[in-house]
Amino acid sequence: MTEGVPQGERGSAAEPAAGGGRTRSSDATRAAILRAARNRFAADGYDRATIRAIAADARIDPSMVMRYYGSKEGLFAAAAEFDLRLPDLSGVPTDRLGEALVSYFFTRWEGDTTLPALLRTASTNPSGAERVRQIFATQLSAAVARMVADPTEAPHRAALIASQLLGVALTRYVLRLPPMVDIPPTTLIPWLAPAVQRYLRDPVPTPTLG
Amino acid sequence: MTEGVPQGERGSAAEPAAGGGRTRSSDATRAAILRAARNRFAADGYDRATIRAIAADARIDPSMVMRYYGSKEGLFAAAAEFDLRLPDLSGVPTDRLGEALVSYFFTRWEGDTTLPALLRTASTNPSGAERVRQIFATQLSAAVARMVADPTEAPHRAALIASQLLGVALTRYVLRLPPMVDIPPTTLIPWLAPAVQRYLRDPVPTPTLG
DNA sequence: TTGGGAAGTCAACACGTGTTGGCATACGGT
DNA sequence: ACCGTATGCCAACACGTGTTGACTTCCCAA
Repeated sequence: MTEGVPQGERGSAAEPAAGGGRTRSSDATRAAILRAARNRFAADGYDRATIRAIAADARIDPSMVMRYYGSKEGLFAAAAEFDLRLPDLSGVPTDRLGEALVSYFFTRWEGDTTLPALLRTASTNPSGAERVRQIFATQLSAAVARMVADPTEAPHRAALIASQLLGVALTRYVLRLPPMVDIPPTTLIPWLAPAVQRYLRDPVPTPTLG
Repeated sequence: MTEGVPQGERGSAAEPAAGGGRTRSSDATRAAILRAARNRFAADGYDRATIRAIAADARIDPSMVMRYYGSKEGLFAAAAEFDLRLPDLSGVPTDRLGEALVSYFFTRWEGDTTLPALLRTASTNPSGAERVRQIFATQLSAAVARMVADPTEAPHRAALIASQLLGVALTRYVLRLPPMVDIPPTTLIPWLAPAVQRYLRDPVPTPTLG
């Protein structure tokens, strides 16, 4: 599942020579395919992003995609391989963690199409959804555990944070709701930060009756 | 676009007699198709939901779907035709609007698959996304305008509310993040209500520098 | 100079899709 | 009893998909 390479032992011992001629190096082609795949998956989602289109963007034959990544699923697995790259927020005062998280969210994702790509795919493709759940559990939930008072509550609180932040990603990057698209991050941050801050640090409220 | 019926003038003047035999009434079939379509679109999204599968669910031939709804797009248009059915909240004290909105959200959508259907489709299909934008503008934004102090700010504030509420819909109904799925609405409501309340009624915060 | 292997191309396959038109069947008014 | 018509089914179409295998071209090491 991780190693989907049928042939071509990576790295041919000699220097790649950064081909500018007719045949480029294997790694350059792989990278070109990956870049095209990320863009197409981001723009169209898993089903509508065709291997032919991706190959055309990478100026390569569709069969090369198969040779390098085995299958469309394998290509997606490679394209959606990503880190939230959550920074170390241990130096941030606890009452400003929400703001730090929200403003990091925008610096990380404005201009990067990987998140919408993942969201578009996960909405339709079961293995895409599973991937989101993994990222949530291993990355966000783990990071949140370091910011909350009681680590037991981390998944719970991380889910609430995800609901707000993925909601922003959905409305701003995927659905492109006009108001959400037009508001600049600097305006959005002070709106969103208190919500995230509360999910992070406020005491658990008492459930409503009935 | 709205009237996609090729033939069969709705309503045959006589009573339909609720056919239990071999041929059911036209309206019953239409309804069966629509119900199956909603479920399939909800479960699979626009692309993966095939007309053949929908027809099979409705125990009908695929060609009937075409006759009644013209095309797959037409079928989706009919299936995604929905009201948020936002209630009149004019009797609710202004400091409890957030809670009212959030608890209504759950009573409206728990057990109804139309929202995830729309979200799944809108993530991939441009006309699905357009539909969401319409619903946002004509229904949510309009309702929010009646709840805020300055109606000028309604789209702005409605977008923030949408980001939180659609984020919940996404994580709970579409991605099915385990913690989000497990938490009961009665616990979720007091978590989410303050955020929505703030988006609704709090003064506009000052943007962050830089 | 020559051979091996990697990089890339081409044409085709098997399949599933939306969509279409023709054909059978049962209903309801006369 | 009859016939028009609505209801439904069947077979097929044109097309786009992921995927495969054989073929050509180029580079690099003996």
